Order: sequence, then C-alpha cells, then structure tokens
Amino acid sequence: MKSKLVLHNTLSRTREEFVPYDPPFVGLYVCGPTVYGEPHLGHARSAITFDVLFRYLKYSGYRVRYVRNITDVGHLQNDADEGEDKIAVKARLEQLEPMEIAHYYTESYHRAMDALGVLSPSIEPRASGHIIEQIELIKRIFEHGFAYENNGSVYFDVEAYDRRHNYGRLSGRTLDETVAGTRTLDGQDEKRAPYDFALWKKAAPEHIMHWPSPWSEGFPGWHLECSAMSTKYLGERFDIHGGGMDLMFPHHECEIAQSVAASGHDAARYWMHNNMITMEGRKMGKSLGNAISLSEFFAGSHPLLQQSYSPMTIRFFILQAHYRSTLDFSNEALQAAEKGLDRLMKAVATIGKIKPAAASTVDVTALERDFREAMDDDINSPVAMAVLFEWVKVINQLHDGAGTISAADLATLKQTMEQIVGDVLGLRDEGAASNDSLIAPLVEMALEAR
RNA sequence: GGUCUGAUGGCCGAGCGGUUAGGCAGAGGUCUGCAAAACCUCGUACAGCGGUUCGAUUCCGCUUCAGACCUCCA
Repeated sequence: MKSKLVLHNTLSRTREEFVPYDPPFVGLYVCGPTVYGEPHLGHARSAITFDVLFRYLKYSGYRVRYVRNITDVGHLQNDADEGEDKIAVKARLEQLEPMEIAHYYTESYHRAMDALGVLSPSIEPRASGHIIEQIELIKRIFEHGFAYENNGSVYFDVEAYDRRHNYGRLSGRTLDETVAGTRTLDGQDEKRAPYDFALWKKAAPEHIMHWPSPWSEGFPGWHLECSAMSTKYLGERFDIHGGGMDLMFPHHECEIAQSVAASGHDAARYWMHNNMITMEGRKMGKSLGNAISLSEFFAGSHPLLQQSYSPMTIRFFILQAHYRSTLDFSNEALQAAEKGLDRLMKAVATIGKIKPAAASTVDVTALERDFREAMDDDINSPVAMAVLFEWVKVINQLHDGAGTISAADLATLKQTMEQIVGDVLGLRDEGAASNDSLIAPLVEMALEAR
C-alpha cells in the first residue's frame, strides 16, 4: 500500500494525491442505474470504470466499502409538468406494477454486470428502501433553513444556500449563469426560483409510487437518495464519489448542496466522473435513441452491429481508453478489441508452456512496477494495457526461445500476470465454460426482443 | 445564448517541450510440409494560422470544426 495514487478530482479540476480519511479504509460511492430500461454500453462504461478502481484500491491494500445504488423510485422527467415518475409512466403503459418493472430491469442489469466481470459492490441500496432516511434528511435541511414547503411539496432554497455556501462549485457555474441557462419559466410553479429543486413532491392522484411524509403523500426528489444513502452507509464524510459526467449537473451539484445544507460540510472528498461513449461522435443514450443495449451486443442483434461481441470484448474495449475521455463506438474498434483480447489471453496461457532456465534475461519486476505506475496515474488503464502488451511480446519471445527465464522468475511472472489481468482488470478467458451460461439468458432476451 | 471539453497516422486510442505509446488493419521477412500462431522489420500522425523557445504535436493567442452540460440520462 505504498502506492502514491493520483486521481483527477472534478471538484478542484486538478490531479490530487489520494489520501483516505481513515486508511486503510476507503469509502466509495457511485451512482448506479435508474432501472427503467435495458442497460446499455454507457452503463457498462461507468460500472467498469469504477469496478477497476474498486479492484485496484483493494489490490493496493485498501479495504474498500463500495456502495452503488439502484434508483428504483425514478426521477422526475420534467419539473414543469405534473411530476411524472419515469418508472410510473412506463408502468402505466405496460400495465405493470412499478416495482415489477424495477425488479425486471434490476435483474437485467445484474446479469449484464456479471457477464462483464463487474464485481458486486459491497452494498447496493435501493432508493425505495430508504424513504425514511430521505425524509430525515429533508428535515435536517429544513432545520438549517435551506428548504421551504409549498402545497405539500418541499423545495431546496438554492438562493439561501448560495448566500452561505457556493452553489455550482462542482460544475463550475455561478448562480447567475444557472439563471441565464434556465430556459422556460414555468408560470404557476410552486418554486420560488427556477433553479430550486424538489426534495419532496406531493404525488398527483395518478402518480402510482408514493409514500407518507410530514408534508404530503408523495415521493422524494431526484437528488436526495444518493445523499441519504451515502451518508447512511459511508458516513458524513467519505473518500470518493463517482458517476457519469452527465450527472455532474444538476445531480451531483444538488447532492453537494444537500449534504452541506444538512451537515455543514462536504460529504465526498474526491469526485470522479467517467466520460461518455459516443456513436458517430454523439453521446450514446437512451433519450437519444441511439443506445445499444448490452444484451444486443452479446447477441449481435442490433442493426448497427456487424457481429456479436462478447462481454470481455466490451470490457477490453472500454479499458483501452482512459475513463475521462470520450470513447467512440464502431464495429472496427470492437473487432480490434476482440483480437487484442485474444492475443492477451493466449499469452497468459502461454506462460505455463515456457521452460525455465538457469538464469533470466528479463526483469520480471518491471511488469508490476510499470503497471502500478500507470494505474497510479489517475487509473491510466490504456497505458496499463500497453505495459501488458509489452509482456505479451516478451512471453512469446521466451516461448520461442529468444531469451531465458529462471524458475523463480517464471513463477513470479505467472502470478503477477494472472493477478493483474484477472484480479485487477477483471478480464477472464472467454474459453471458460462459465461464460456461456452468463450471457445465454441475455442473448435469448435480446433475440426475443427483435 | 451561457459554461466547458476536444481535434493525434487506415481505424480505436495514450502521451510528452527534444527520445518507440499500445491494440487492430496493411507491407516485407523468419519459422512451418501447407496454413495458423509467434517472432523480426516497416508508417517521417499530431486541424489551420501566428507567437514564446535553441527546439512545440506538447505552452500562449486567434481561426475553423466537433462534442458535452444548462431537462431525465452512465
């Protein structure tokens, strides 16, 4: 654990040395999916990014509690309309219970994550199971004077908050800019200011998901769950908060405001944001209608896909780019990833076929050293992969008889390589029999959906 | 309109003030009975225009283009 991990902190916009509050313990919170639709490539990017961070922190000797939520209450689509809940809308359309939908897509998400080799987090709390905690949080915000009630709904008073603290620190905007960016002023809104956001919404009669509260029968606001659940499981102060860049504003900004309003100080110390996956240069997303679901990738059942792509190919593809860069999807890039992965995994297997010699012509300690150096540099997975490929070449050379390696070094090489590839990067050999059973239900589902 | 980010060889994608990123594709070669695999060799990429500098793809300015956020979104 003597690594000097450096992370890019969105809050400071700089690279900072990672120093946990209470080493060797690390608290990590990442925004999980809203389970109202099929998980797509974008979900994979976020999950894999923080899965590798989780794995690398553990590899570095930290004891990590990783919390990743499931949003099953849904978020408001538009605060200008009646407060439609995404999950409720879909439920009505399909004549299902909201929780049935949430459960279905949660299962789907879990299957996809298993296939992708994404480890289960330490805790995976659901928003619907933490209504009480969210109500308590609202009360605290009320007590500190940063909330107001109107007609059964409770709103966060951004202006009052901004006078004492700085609203917009994370996304780098001022309140004035936020005002300027507000598009339509919804006439008879209950909010005092357009940038105020809901902490509790009174449920309209047609709204299916609702819970009792001191203010009304209703449901919690968009940003509350993460504040409530991170505090509950990681404490008022924890180390890292992650999520997609698209969540930076308003979601994470509001989270910070809620935490500070309730406790007087920041909750998370390091904010990390993974960038988007693009398709022909445009963000891939459900709302844009250009998202390809993970099961479609596994089955090859989307019109834009020339073939099926295995979960490990997807993982390798994502790892080949730095998490803060956009990553452009294409069949060509995926096919390149598929072949690269194959070569890497073959080389790992080749280690076992190398015959040891009396002395080594290679320095096996360089592998781990160089790998760590890359990972310590803001989780630079593409460089880490390049290090791996240097060793792919060395392994093949040794196997071909160009150079020699001692028995001890060979054992070290094997162990290190397997640890890095398998335990830290989470890549497994797809030849393994277990793989088919992991994606079979997903493939079936994707094919049925056609 | 406001805020911000990016533009790297055929594709994907790192990086840095002067030295090979890496993967895939392509060319030549070695090995092999053929093939495959593997290995060796090969590409004078850094949007354009200025500036700073002994030297810039890397720093600064401008231009063009692209994208993200400002509404739910990984």
